[in-house]
Amino acid sequence: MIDRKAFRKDFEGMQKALARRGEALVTEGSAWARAHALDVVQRDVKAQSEALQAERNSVSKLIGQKKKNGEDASEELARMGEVGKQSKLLDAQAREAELAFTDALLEIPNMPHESVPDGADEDDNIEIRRWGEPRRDEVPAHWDIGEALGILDFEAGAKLAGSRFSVLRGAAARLERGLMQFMLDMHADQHGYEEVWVPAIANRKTLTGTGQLPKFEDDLYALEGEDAFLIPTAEVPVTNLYQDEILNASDLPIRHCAYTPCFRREAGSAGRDTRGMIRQHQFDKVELVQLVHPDHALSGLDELTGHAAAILEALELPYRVVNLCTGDIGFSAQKTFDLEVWLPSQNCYREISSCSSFAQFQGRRAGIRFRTDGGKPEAVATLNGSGLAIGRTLVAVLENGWQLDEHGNDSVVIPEKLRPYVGGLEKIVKA
RNA sequence: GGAGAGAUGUCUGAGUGGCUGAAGGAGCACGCUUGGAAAGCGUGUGAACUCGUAAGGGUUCCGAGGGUUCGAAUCCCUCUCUCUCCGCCA
Repeated sequence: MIDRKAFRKDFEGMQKALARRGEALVTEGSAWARAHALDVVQRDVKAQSEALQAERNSVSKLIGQKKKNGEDASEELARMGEVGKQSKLLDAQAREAELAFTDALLEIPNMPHESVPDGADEDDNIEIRRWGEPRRDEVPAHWDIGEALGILDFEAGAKLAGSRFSVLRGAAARLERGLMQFMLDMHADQHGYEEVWVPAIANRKTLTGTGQLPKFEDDLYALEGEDAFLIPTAEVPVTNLYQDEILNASDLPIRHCAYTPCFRREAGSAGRDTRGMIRQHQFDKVELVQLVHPDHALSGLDELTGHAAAILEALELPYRVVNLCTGDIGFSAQKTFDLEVWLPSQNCYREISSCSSFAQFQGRRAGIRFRTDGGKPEAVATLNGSGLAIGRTLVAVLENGWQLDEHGNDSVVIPEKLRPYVGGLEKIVKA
């Protein structure tokens, strides 16, 4: 959520920043414009209501005193009957106004940081650096490799659940599990993240805290008969671990890594990546989450991005880092670096991790605050990033490690550092 | 799923209609004391919104929502969650 005081004080500045995401966000009818109009109304009604309540409170006190002293309070009582009714009415109005105002605020996206490049979509993202030497030879798509080796079964996934689900068999299943352990170990043991294991279901408040709701309900799987949803990312439960808490400044930074399955309806992605494991309704991911002092949001983001990249380097997978442009960063993000891994079959880099700073946007929504000594509580800054998406990592391992042996048989060489996690397996061959 | 008990501030815990934003204790901060620390003593210590340049003021908040009342932490209703017992179950 945007800072409501800043919204008043620096209206022009914020509007300018927001417009960098797209003019439509600040024009008439936008949540921004709505909030602007409602703010004045909201405060006005509140002031009226509070004045009346103040009167009611003081006279009520007087009545109490008079009664105690055995004096006659019938005059006050008569007057207060009316004031009480009035006050109740006004109070309802004030609450409604406040609610409408916060509803509008909740739909306003975060302001992009000035270091976020201008742009309309992913074509305007800016490459920051590359690592590794991409292989340029012909490599079959992972679904062909997987089927040739008998380890990826998309038909079974479709039969069991529908499109965009898959079944892993044998070495692929083992690889999925091994990757998860490998990533968690590295973050927990080398990068200083405390591992947590959290529910894969979250309620409405929790999803509002990180920004998925109220705007993106269609992207979530809702549970019937409950006001709860399957999580689209571990960011949601892990960040909200500290929902409505006031931390000590000395507690920061807080770093957590977590594995969870992730569930996404992919409502707006019809026709994209329909084959293979790139875009699934259910996928596994190891997530990194940090709660930091607002002054350290961007330095923390650099560091966190490095932690995610370290996994790719350990797996010898070529990648690049991309600074997302204003048109491509997510709703809650202040700034985002994507890690894109080389997929030789597609001859391009594909997103495998998205690392974002949210500044205090989520901290304000979720009520995650910290206090320095006796000072006023202040919203924490939050960061998170995939470290990494496991399914996509599996795809990258299959394609980048693919080879044909002298007899023309497919096989996949497992990156050395991963081998201890898959029972010492060095090479996947057809079973 | 059935029966019962409960939900109060950072924690613990009192409070059954006005004097309660909330006793007592712990914790924390500051001061005194000390060579230093501990103990002891003293003082202070919730949040959100809002008015104000500020000093300072107002409103709301005792799980959530509604109701009764001039007035609700306290009475009534609904819901959520926690605990205990029973049932069921990985």
